[in-house]
Amino acid sequence: MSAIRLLVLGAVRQHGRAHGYQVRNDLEYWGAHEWSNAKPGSIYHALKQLAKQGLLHAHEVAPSTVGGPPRTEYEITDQGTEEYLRLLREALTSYDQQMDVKSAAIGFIVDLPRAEAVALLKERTRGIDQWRASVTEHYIPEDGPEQLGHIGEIMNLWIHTADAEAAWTQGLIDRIEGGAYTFAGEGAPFVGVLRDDEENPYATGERHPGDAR
Amino acid sequence: MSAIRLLVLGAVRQHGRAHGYQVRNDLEYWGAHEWSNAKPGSIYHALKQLAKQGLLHAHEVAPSTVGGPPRTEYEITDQGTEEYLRLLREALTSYDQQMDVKSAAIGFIVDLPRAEAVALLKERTRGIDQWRASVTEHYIPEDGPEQLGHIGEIMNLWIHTADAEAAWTQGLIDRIEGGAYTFAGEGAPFVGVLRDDEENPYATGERHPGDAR
DNA sequence: CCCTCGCTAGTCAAGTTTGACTACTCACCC
DNA sequence: GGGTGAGTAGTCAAACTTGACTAGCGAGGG
Repeated sequence: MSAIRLLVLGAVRQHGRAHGYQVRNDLEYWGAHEWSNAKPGSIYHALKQLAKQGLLHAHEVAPSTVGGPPRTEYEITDQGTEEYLRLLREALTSYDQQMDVKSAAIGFIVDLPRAEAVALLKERTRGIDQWRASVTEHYIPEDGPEQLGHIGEIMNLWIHTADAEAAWTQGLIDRIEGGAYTFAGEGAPFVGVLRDDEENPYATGERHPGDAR
Repeated sequence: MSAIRLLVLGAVRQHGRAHGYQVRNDLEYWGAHEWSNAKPGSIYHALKQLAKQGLLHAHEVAPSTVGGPPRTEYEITDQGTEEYLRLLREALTSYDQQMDVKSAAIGFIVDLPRAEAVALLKERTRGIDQWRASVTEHYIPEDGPEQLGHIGEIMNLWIHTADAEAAWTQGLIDRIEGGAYTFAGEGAPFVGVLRDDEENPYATGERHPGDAR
């Protein structure tokens, strides 16, 4: 699962009605250009694709008010909202170890009711446990792990990663169950979009050491 | 950086001379179909691309001896070996959090001299530290982390992940410095390819719970 | 007044990835 | 003696991603 559809659907949904550049700007505001493959080309492509599939509705709009080419505004459809929630649930549940998907999922987690978020995360820990078990079972040859040589280190990495993620997931579950944050249906939501007149403090284009490429 | 070029170059190199299906089979033997995007199409595409770029040399070969379409055999060129080592070094050094690249890099790490492997991994830990520092610095607003709301959990995830990886990397460094495994120039290397007449114990096509998709 | 710079908004070609599909042979069963 | 199932080897179109490019407007300097 690629993160871009989730990100774009989520961005359009939060905005209510947005054109490509706004989505692009929101994603940059969230730092998504650093931890996901949300490049301009991908964003515009995703918007068109989602519109073609009926998940977004495209309004043809007159030339921009502030210079630049004419722009298309998008709104999420009912079908799109469904797909958005489906993607979000899947991203939270499944252990697929891609940073961008996980980050996006956390960013949107408060769009779900608190109880469901917790349930999905618990499901996630179960998935991690299963994966861990299947790795240790499946890849240890009968004649002892020494047969694997340095290849055993790959297994070791997986186990290590799985454990770290299980621990982190459990911590998040605890915090959410402890009452942290504001979830769907609990009053004024946290809003993470830029208004039209607001400058983007993170849109510096500056890179940090170790950024994913 | 995508893992596929590294995997394909490494596979061809270990084989000496290999056709696409052999590479595909080796990768499956290594479990790469489960933790990387090494699907048939990608493998054949990579082979052609690498050949076009002079990193592999393509031998046109007569129709297969055992049925199936005619096959092309590939050998790695000097340039290809250089690129292979460059990719391997980069994969070991840079903290780019993609499982497939990391796993591939560990699989091939013994192609480097022991001292260099350690040096690269130490460089990696430095990179992780820097990334960690830049995350904590850059994303904590002046008015306290509470302003971030649940978005702070994304940062938390990154920190957690970075710490886990630093710990794992340090463990690996310790084991290598402690004399584990057999590196380049230290005698009979560990061989991870299938001979032509050998069956592949992992080519069952069976999936495990939690597999990355 | 003109020229460049930066911002807005988006397009495009080239490259990559995906998943389904083809075509051929051999072994085996009935 | 024919069918069929498994294995061998690879192709292909469609989708996606990437990075570079375009084109219009306003601000500011000289």
